Amino acid sequence: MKEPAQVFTEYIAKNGLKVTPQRLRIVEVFLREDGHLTTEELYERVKKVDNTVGQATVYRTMKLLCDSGIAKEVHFGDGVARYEKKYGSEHHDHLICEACGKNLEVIDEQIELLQEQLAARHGFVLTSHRMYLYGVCDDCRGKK
Amino acid sequence: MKEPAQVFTEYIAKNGLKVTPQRLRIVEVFLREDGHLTTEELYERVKKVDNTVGQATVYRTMKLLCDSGIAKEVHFGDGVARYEKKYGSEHHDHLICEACGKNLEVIDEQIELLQEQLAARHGFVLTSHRMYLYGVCDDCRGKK
DNA sequence: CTTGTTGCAAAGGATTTGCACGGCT
DNA sequence: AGCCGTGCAAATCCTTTGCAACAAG
Repeated sequence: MKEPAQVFTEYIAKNGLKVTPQRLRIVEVFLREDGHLTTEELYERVKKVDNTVGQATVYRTMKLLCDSGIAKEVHFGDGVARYEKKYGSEHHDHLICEACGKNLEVIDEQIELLQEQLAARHGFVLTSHRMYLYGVCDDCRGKK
Repeated sequence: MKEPAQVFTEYIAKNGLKVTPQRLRIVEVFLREDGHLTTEELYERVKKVDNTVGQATVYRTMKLLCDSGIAKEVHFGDGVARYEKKYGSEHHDHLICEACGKNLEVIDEQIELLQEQLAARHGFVLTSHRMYLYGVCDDCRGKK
């Protein structure tokens, strides 16, 4: 499988765009960090490497990353966009603790299958989906 | 089953708040309209009945409607909040056509059950969830 | 009088955009 | 020269909030 960074580079080339130092730094930070970072968080981390990079460039680059298929924008309910890795990691859904904010990536093949079937019953061919499960985790329920 | 409007009124009373003409108009418009209206759209419709109502009041009232349990905020991906009726209509998920924007409310009990089980496997007790299925509908695929 | 409500305008927060400059071809 | 990319600041969009006036108990 191709490296995500390479996928990005090829996407850039194919569209007559340019691989710039800023873009490389942002991609690098994005790929290195775990979890679901906001643009703000990515911006902070990139600045540690190069504090001349502007926030607008982070916004613009994250859009490119999404277009190229290595990133995916997710929304957890606060008004902020977050990004997670898409290329090279399987699809997953989100299980979020409403008490502590903990966020698990989960997957259930049976649900995936039923989603396809449900869509088909309505005449749809699915291209993607997003599922967010909200609840309270063990720790927050005070379970020993 | 109680009328949604009554549920709202009782919620208002229980919390030491007041039933005002503005709130009544907004609830009325919200309950009358179908679909998933944005605050802006609700505001426009309310203004036709009473053009003195302010947009801030619509925002504030929609929050009350959510708290009282008769409305639910949903996000389809553009940056705008939409509201749908919650009380008196069962829970459902969304099946959205990416080509024409058509939006179906769907439900699959088996998926609902599996979601509970999936959460339980991770030590969570679910309080709610949101599932958005994106695809292309029959019409848009050019099927006869 | 006290408490909650309202419209307005100002403020906020996140994201986008206009622009002049800079680098590469 | 011709493009694309960049940082900055200004602009936008959606939503919230401060405030003075108001209404009801």
